[in-house]
Amino acid sequence: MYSVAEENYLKSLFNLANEDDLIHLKHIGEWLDVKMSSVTNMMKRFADKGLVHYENYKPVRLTDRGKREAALIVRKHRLTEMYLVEKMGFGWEKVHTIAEQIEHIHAPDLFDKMDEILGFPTVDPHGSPIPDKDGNIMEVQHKSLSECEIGEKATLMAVRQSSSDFLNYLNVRKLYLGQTVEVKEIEPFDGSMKIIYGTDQTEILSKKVCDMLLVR
Amino acid sequence: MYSVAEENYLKSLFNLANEDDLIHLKHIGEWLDVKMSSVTNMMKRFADKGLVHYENYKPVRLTDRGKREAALIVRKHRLTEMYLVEKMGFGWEKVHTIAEQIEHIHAPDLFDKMDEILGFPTVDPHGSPIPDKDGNIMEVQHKSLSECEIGEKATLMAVRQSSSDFLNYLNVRKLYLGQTVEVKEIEPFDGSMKIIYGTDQTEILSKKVCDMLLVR
DNA sequence: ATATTTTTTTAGCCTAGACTAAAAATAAGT
DNA sequence: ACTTATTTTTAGTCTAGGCTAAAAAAATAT
Ligand SMILES: [Mn+2]
Ligand SMILES: [Mn+2]
Ligand SMILES: [Mn+2]
Ligand SMILES: [Mn+2]
Repeated sequence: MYSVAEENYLKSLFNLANEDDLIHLKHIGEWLDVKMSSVTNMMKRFADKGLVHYENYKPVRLTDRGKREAALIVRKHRLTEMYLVEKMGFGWEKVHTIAEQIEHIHAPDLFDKMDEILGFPTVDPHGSPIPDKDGNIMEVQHKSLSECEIGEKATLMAVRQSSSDFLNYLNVRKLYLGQTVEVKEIEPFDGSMKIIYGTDQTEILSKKVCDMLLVR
Repeated sequence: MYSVAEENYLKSLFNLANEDDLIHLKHIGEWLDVKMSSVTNMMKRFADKGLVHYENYKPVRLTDRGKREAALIVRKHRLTEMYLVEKMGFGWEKVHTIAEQIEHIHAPDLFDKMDEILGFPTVDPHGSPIPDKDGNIMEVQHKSLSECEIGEKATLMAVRQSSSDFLNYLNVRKLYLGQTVEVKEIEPFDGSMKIIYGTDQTEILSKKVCDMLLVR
């Protein structure tokens, strides 16, 4: 059984791991908004508990066990988000902060019930995959809208950020998951895109926004 | 904002207060399963925060503010129990332990939504009143089944305990809230009662059980 | 009234998990 | 290669909230 602090560290490791699975301690501190010394301290304890591979002055890497434990917390987070949106009527921009808390509830029954009531969903409201009960993740590799070319049609599959600021930005423009958009223009200078979608709706999206939108 | 520990202490004070609102520190320690010295320590901090009236060697008493804060946590607990039973299909014997955790979630939106979805219930699945958003409680004074006399008909309104052991005992005998029972016999020696209810169902209930059943 | 038991407080210690400040190691720039 | 900047570690401190053991007060019994 892990403490809330430990679970949040685990989740940050999960979210920060890159292709080669390495995580720089600096980034953990930024992500969790704690000082580096606190991170070092926790990583040493994680190493003792067999949750990470750790050597002095080296970036850290989750063990298989650490990866599984992290994924199980992410599972609770994402099931909760899905439940809040689908069964309680919350907007997708509201649910992340609530799920940040509920993910720490120790009650397998509760999450099994959510899963069942939802019909065993595979993605959360932001398009991220929900790990299964063993902590395995069905990764789907989406490209971002900014990689699309002029004339290309793309369907929104997921968002890279679930900050309410960003989701509200999308809400205002009716850019929901499942929406298909067509790239009309790409401004070479700043990489911004003009897109058209729905009933003749047109928007100009900054490169930053396009990077955050994952499409198929 | 209170910590989980503080909230659990607040709730224990709420639950332990007797007619004159006084609470002996001994009982807090037993209720929360912590040592007396820890209780003393916390009560001094509560006094500083204006949550209790406290004098050395005297039983403690919640301030108005303390009473309100406690009631608001109880509100979250009981709304959660009701939600789990009514909207997620949990048995009334399962929900207390889950609610013990969810009561500590800081998300007014979540509990407002539960309240709304449930249609603003006034009692929880165990018949206890749900405090309103200002922390006011609609106390209904029930008598216990053991106070009834032979021939009397009484309807189960609430239970004094929500331990799963006790609730399972009631489940086995189909003794649910709303059930009307008739007292057939009272054994003078040990106060046990023979009751009849439903379709000719007969049970003999010990004094202890009868004390825990609140009726109208 | 005195002795005994129970309750409460005090004092001191411990762990988790933060922090700051300084030292050490690594990475980047010239 | 040497200098500078960045990252990481170490050492020491702090608070919350537990604990034990001993002292003191209050309650109960004789
Ligand atoms: Mn999220
Ligand atoms: Mn969290
Ligand atoms: Mn309860
Ligand atoms: Mn609790």
